[in-house]
Amino acid sequence: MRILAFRLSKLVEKTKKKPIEENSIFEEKSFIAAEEPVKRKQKRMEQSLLDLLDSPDTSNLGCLLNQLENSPSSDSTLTDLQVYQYPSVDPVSISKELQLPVDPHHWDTSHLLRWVEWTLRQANTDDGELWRIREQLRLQSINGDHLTKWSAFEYDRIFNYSSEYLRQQMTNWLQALHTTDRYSITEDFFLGQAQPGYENEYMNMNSVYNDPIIYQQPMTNHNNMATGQEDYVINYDPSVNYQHMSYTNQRTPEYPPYIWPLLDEQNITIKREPINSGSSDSGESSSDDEDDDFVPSVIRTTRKPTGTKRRHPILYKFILEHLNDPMTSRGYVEWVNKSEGLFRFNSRRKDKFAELWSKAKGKKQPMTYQNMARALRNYTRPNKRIMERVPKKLHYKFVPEFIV
DNA sequence: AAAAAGGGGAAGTGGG
DNA sequence: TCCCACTTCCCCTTTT
Repeated sequence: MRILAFRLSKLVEKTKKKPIEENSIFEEKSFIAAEEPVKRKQKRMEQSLLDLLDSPDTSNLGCLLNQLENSPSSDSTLTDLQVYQYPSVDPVSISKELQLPVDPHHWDTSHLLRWVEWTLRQANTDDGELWRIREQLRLQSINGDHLTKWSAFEYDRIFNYSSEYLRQQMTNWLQALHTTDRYSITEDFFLGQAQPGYENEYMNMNSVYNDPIIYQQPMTNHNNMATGQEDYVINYDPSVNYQHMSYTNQRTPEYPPYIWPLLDEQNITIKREPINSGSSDSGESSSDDEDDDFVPSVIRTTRKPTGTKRRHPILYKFILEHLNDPMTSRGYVEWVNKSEGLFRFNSRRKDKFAELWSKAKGKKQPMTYQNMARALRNYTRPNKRIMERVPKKLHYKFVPEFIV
């Protein structure tokens, strides 16, 4: 999925530069109307690429990529989709090569520039884009510490089309650091904190990733969805309609407790298994699994659906769940100021979030942000008093009683 | 100036 | 049958 992400982001970059070709793989998508302004076409194309990425049904893309992987360069209309692999990250050797502290928390702007340029050059990013990013970083005096704490929102804002890739590479870097034998790194290069203290680095972060407990599987155990191999087993009771289950922030204890600021739910593969059945069974119905991406991971827990059951998902609670759990938020919503109840939607992903919501409600038709926003506006009505109006785009605010 | 987002009335929907 | 919590549609206003 991450490879897909990168390939697509490269495609998006290309569409920025050259006019849309007749022969492109998007030809059959009817969204390119002849009279549409070019800029708008590109926007829509970009959005549809984001959608493709998030789509629970990646068969379109999967087919394309399978073709490419099995018979490279056989189809001339698909030449844009070259097979990119995320370069593997070895912080120790890269930091030596680039003369950077191995810990990104210690990077100043020039260190950061060096890393960004090097990383993007690895990805064949063109000079124009590099120049733009360089200026952005300099103007806003951004350092490595920022990059370790930023959410997808901030990455999007600064890096635009390269954000997804850079964020992933930073995650990989930090992850590699985390699994590196600390004794093989000199003190100069590494924070070298004692095991429990290391967590404190991330506890006071002013971002959506400020949750003290985030569970993530180790990088080395990542398996490809396509291979059918999965890592962690989450108990799943097939007799339960999870759609109507209470959402909960309860986390599954069998996940190793990693403290990690940058993470992407897409990295996590989940296996369903009936409760009380010890053995994992490979003969699962595949149709059942296709919706996996759309079931918030918060409800895929071992908790049995007993006790307080909510029959229908409630919009503001659904939002709160996402706000409070970066595992599921995936850059759709984030707190701007949690103590004030202020939060915002990601403008590039707001419709996707609305779609997630409609999925949680069990609707067949995906919802638009506009419709969801209408529902949100109802919350500000005097007889509701769940939210207050905020005179800023994509921003909303819970009244104090509703901040969890 | 144009596009994106905000806003809200009003009618509709589906479960309880 | 009514109520609730949206959902859909539509059209106007404000912001960027």
